[in-house]
Amino acid sequence: MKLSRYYIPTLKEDPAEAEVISHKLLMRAGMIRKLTSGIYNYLPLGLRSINKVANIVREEMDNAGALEVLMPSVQPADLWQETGRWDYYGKELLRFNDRHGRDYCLGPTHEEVITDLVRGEVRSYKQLPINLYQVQTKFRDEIRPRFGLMRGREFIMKDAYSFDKDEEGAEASYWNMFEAYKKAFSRIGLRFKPVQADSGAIGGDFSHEFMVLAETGEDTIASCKACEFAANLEKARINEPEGECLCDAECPALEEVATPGKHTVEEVCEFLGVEQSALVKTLLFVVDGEPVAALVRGDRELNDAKLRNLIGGDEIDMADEALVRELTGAPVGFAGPRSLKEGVRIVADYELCRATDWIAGGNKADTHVRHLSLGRDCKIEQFADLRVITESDPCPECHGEIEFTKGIEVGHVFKLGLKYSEKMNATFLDENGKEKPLIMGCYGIGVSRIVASAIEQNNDENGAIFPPSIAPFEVCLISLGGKDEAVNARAEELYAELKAMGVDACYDDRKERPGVKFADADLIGYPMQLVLGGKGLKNGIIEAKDRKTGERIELPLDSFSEAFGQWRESIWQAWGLK
RNA sequence: CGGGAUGUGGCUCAGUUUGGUAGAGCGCUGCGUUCGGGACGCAGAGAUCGGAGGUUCAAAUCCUCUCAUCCCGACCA
Repeated sequence: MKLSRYYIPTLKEDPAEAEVISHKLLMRAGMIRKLTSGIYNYLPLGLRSINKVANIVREEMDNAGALEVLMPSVQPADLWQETGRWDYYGKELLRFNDRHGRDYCLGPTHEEVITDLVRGEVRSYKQLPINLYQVQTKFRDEIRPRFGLMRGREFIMKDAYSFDKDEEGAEASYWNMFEAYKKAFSRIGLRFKPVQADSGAIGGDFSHEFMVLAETGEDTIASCKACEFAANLEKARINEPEGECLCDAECPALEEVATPGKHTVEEVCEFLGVEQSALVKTLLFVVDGEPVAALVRGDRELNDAKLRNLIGGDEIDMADEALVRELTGAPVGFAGPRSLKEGVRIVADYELCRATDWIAGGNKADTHVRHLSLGRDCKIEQFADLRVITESDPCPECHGEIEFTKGIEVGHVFKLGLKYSEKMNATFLDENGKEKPLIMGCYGIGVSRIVASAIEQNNDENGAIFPPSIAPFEVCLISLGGKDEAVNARAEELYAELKAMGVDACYDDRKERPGVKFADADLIGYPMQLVLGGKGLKNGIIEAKDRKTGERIELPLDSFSEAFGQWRESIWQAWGLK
């Protein structure tokens, strides 16, 4: 591609609206432009990168035996009503009506559509397993879109759905996708890590997220320094601590203490002169409409995903002020496990049964209690793993040391089980002629988000640095000829040679000064630059620059193809590719 | 939805406090010089100051309403 005929509107300054580096650089490199909040135009350069990611993903999906389809982005409400998600999905689902007043939505995901498609076609176990995927534009009306392509409302996603006849098959399909994802992300050239994830409201037995490791990631990963364990913070489990239960151990008589106006853990501890770990923190939630009290130690953080899973609910909300008053008889800040309103389920973190003589809220304004014994004074329904893991907790697999890192979620694999097939009556006949629901799995990759995360992971003060596999162009050939037609003519030949070699190259033949071409090439982040100038031509050499290391070497013009081929090979290898 | 901020040429911003002829840099067009790390000179084009209403002799500037965008929080297969 000759850049004199191409469209790359680069910007010298950071756009005011961009906060994170990938957003700034995607804008500045002329790869995207915003249409409206969370919705972007993909310009020629940006689209090339997206397509490269999508094609690698396609190849790995095809290799894994999945079949590409393309489903509509407009979906009828009745399918969503069948699964109950029309009500459950909430405002993130963009809904609208057609001219007849019928309800539709813009697809944020395609479980309903794919299940509907398959139930009409797949009737026999002989047709199973089957895995269908698509690369498509999704729409989720995020409350707060931000960070450019990182969290847009409209975005490009690859989503795959597997259908199996039995558990064994479903599990095989799951791990098949898991392996395909590892291959795809490796080929894309990202530093990533698969981590255990909470399967959330979608249910299912297990789930992994694929995280691109980057400082600016929105997710926190807890991983073990000693073994392979890695999990999303909300999933990372904590084993029941050693030692015996001390709930019924001896404890002085309960007494009330006045704590006027002290409603945070910090205030109460300071006021009473005790450590935060001496307190029981009582948090009130509503899980699927039912009030639940969750207890963790004062210095700990409750993990609401764990609570939701323990209770077995779909939806979990903090109790509002009015409900807190109703359940505790006190304003917010004085809730305690003793003397809560009848019927409130009380669950507690494991840690709390390994000690006694607690301080807790008194369920009375400006009052706490001390010498609280959970066994004697409270009705705890269950002790369980409820708190958020910390870096000082041991690894749940091997007791090794845990460390936190930041990541960007670019892929997610789920075992769905029967959730959709049962509700939508998607069945097949097994070997015995018996009707059974299909066992499903779903597998997503955020294609447009990958382009952003590649930049988050690879950039410097001059711009982006793309892995060669997904760069908009693998190499940029820059002619510094100006009016020197001999240089331009030679550059033209080299460009033809590159094309003949099957190299994905662009040729900067613009009538621009050298500095402009260098700056643009660095900004856009082509992993390789080739620079031909007058002196070089005279000496029979062309300069080759590795964008990642900044290293420049000279390649001989008379054996250019061979020399370039070797250099290119070394660049790909340095990226851990090929 | 709650809190905060911002809307002025294509982009980044000044001007708003104290009402009085709409500015700069970058980008763009033309001519000339220049040409290995975002050149220089000259000449130009381009803005009803987010929108509506109001106050005033006079509004980018003051008032009311509204829309949009961004940040923090809640949300998020």
